[in-house]
Amino acid sequence: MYERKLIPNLKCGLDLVGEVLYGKWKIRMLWFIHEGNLRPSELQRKIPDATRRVLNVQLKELEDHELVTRIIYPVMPPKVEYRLTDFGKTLIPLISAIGLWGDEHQERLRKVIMKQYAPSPIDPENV
Amino acid sequence: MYERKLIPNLKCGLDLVGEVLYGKWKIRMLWFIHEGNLRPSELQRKIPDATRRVLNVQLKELEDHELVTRIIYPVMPPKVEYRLTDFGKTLIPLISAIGLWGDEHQERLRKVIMKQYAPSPIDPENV
DNA sequence: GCAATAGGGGAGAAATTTATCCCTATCTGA
DNA sequence: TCAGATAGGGATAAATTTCTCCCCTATTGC
Repeated sequence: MYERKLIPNLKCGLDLVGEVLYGKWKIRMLWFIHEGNLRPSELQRKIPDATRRVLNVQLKELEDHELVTRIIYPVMPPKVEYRLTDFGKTLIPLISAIGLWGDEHQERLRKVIMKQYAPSPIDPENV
Repeated sequence: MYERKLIPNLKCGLDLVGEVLYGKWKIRMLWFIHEGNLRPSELQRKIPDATRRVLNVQLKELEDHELVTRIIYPVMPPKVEYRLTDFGKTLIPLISAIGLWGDEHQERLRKVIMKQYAPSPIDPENV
């Protein structure tokens, strides 16, 4: 496993939040778990762009940070569920607000984000 | 400059927000600008852990994403100010809420984050 | 026996992000 | 004249994150 070489600074609230939520899929996983997609395979289906591996890694971190719990059912084939802890649940209103902001400003965001990938006035499919 | 090879997916609000706020110092810079630290040198003093370079790079991205504007005063020595755009200002309540959550749960967050760096029961300063 | 399903993990490569180092320009003050 | 402040950029290295590939467990169905 990768081991960090630089220790993060944790001066203010924003620094702390960054440490636990900075990860490409973490916020989305918390959200999907909140919505009831508890099993790893469900999360994967919800987030097909991420590989199984990263999701596992990030779920492990969320667990270490006490935002979710991992429940293992001793059955075969294996069944596992991730659930938000009470602590994790306190994040939901924030995530919800962030998502709403993104939805509200969807068009504008899409426009400014796509600017940087712009240089394709001609659709390659049509060439 | 680095050019991305993979195009991001922008399916939902959270994806979009991620694209514009994902960057180690972006949220903090928006916050400090909001607090009135408008000049690059002020921001640097506020965020001494980041190098001048990254701050410049990330400010440029915030500008491209229309969250801040760059105002250049044609004086010497140079003077530049970054200000939140109206669009950028709509993020402030969210950032504020995130920061507050972090502050409220400070102790717990610090504890769970430090677990991973734990193996130093002895303070190196005292050896 | 073999494939599929369900959940994981390690090694190493690739992508991405940050950090380091060095350079430009002008003005002020010692 | 030289140091320092102010703002910024390019090249390259290092750190970090994510992806790819391959492997393991055990059961059910064919």
